Amino acid sequence: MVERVLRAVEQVPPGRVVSYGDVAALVGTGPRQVGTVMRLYGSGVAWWRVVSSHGDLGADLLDRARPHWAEEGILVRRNGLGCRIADHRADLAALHTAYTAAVADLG
DNA sequence: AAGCTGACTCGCT
DNA sequence: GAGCGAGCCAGCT
Repeated sequence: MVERVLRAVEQVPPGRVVSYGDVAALVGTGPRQVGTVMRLYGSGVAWWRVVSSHGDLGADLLDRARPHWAEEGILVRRNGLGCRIADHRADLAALHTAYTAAVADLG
């Protein structure tokens, strides 16, 4: 499960984001499980590309994500509480293809 | 093994 | 847009 989630997140290209629900649907689990994996093992991947379905994050994470977003050209919402997920959401079909290949490589 | 927790989401008000 | 309740299920105690 952990491996699956991490692989999925690794397929999100720079400058793009996905929601926890997107990753959950991709790997076949629930949104909260994605959150759990990210909390415990997310430090090794581009965790700032995974946001809530509204594009926001908790206050702590937000501060740490902002520099990355700025670097990748991900725009922040007017209220400053998250990114514009509607403008930056990764292509889910392409993501599925890349993910499938990545987990096949898993063994 | 049983219970609790939580980087979430959806529907309703 | 904000607040509330229910559903979700892997991981930790």
